[in-house]
Amino acid sequence: MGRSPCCEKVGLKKGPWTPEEDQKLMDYIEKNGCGSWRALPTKAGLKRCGKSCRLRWINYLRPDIKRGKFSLQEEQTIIQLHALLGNRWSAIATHLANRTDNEIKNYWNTHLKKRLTKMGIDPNTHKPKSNIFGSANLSHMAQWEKARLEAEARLVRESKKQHQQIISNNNNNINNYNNIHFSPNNLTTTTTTNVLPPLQTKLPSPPCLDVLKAWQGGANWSIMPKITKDNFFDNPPISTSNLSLIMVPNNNSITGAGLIDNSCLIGTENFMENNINGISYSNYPNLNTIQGFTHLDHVLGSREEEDDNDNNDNTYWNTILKSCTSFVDGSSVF
DNA sequence: AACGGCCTCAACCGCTCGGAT
DNA sequence: AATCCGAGCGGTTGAGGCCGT
Repeated sequence: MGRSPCCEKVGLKKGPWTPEEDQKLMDYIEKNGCGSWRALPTKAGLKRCGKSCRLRWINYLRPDIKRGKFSLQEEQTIIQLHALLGNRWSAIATHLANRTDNEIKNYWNTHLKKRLTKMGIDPNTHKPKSNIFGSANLSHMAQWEKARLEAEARLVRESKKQHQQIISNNNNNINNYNNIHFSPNNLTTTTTTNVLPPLQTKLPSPPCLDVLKAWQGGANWSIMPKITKDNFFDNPPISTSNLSLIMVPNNNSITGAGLIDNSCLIGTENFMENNINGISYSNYPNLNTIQGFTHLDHVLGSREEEDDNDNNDNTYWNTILKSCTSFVDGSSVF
């Protein structure tokens, strides 16, 4: 059982890379592309393990890497994202163009962490050391972002499967390509199968579920007054971004929450149940439904237990929405 | 100039995850 | 189901540079 370390072989070099090694690696990737890192060193004539080659390429040699000083905007983005995501450097790096996770991690540890500490802000919690106000704000946003990341990961996996299926079914699917409908206007139509585009055609991108963009772009935060089978999918909330947040009252309390964009719905477990207010999701085969907000479920659950006052429910959610808005307008961190 | 402590960041290590067999 | 393997992630290390004395 277990696996041997990739650098166990005697004779493999470790430590700093020489310019000659860099050139060999770049030449090889330029000709053959990256991938199959384990086999790459032998083919490229390098006495390095594949892992070392991969890191060298990703963190240093890749041509699209942005190097040099971090801008103020980048610093602010890192701090805000760290407040949301914690030490998830790769997730943070996806929001900073051409910066590597390693670079961001190093910059956080050597600069930003210290700066926040000097400012009297706990770099782990992002709260002022003597003031806990605002913790709910970040906590809730972190839940949304966590759900988004979980959902995106699922969508990427689905997308990969789709691509593989596309390749294998390419010839059979050409005639069906135009039957794909991802528009919310088509949510009520029925399509018999998941129809896939031909290989030569531009593939559909996974739906964008970027909560951060939604906040920064001014998402439409909606509380559905009364959800019925007739009014929900036929009149989905309109948003300036691709994303809308939906709160679902049921029997005088909020029993679910969800995010919806053009083609995808993420919701709490009880939001996703087939029988809320009589909605049957099986009637909407083109809608990707994802259970994402498992953590928010706990929040909703605890609310119902400790408070059965309708007005307080509204106040509670209004507070959350205001917190999100104030975060967009001006972060409490700065 | 020499020394020692501190800082930076490229690179490594250990681990997890997902796909293939 | 068990195992192997490639890839990726986050934490840590240590060589080299910087700076104060």
